[in-house]
Amino acid sequence: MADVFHALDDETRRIILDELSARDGQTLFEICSVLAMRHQRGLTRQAISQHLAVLESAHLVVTERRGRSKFHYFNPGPLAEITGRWPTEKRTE
Amino acid sequence: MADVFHALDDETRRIILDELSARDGQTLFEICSVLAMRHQRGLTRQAISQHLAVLESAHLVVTERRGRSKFHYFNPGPLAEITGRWPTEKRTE
DNA sequence: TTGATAGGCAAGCAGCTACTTGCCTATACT
DNA sequence: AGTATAGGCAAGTAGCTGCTTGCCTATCAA
Repeated sequence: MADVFHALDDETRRIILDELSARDGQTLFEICSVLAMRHQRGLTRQAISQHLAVLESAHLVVTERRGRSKFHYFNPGPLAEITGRWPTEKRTE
Repeated sequence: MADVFHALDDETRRIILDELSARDGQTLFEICSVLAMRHQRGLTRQAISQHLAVLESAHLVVTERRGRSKFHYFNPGPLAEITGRWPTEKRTE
């Protein structure tokens, strides 16, 4: 649960989730180019790989390996845990 | 928006939100004792004050000053922004 | 088999963060 | 006035984080 909050505390990782939820199954190099082209985030491939590892260990991203490629999928499951922790409406006292 | 995610990326701050959402209007010293007694978190008053400042700048906590006391209230508003950013259900492709 | 492509591992570094310690201000009580 | 209470400000420190650089492995195509 702490992993989920930590994974979300980074704008690059949030953008990655945006892009994956818009188009699932992207590969590392695709994500690199999308971040560079569409979001002016010229990061190293390793940097983005580490971000993906953080997202994956938080189970916000699930991967599937085929050949030499690794496809990344957005997994909204863990988001449910964090949205249910606090009331979203003002409590009636 | 980034402030909200950052504020939530700390277990002590999450516990403070838990306690405020359970009982609104607590003062700094009350929060200190609750954290120490109920959560075995023996932090300094200043440490907790800094946590409250982070929560307040993220607008997750709203304060009201009366005399020499400062009362803290849980404000669920910003949580709505973050829950709406990504789909909570698996996309139908 | 050779070379190009997709990705992984690990060390190093700068900047940030949580926490502490020490001192200061303001309100309330006697 | 004097004292206790509730809180604020600021500097210092240890540990973590994001990013880079350099090198290595595995798959595919010629």
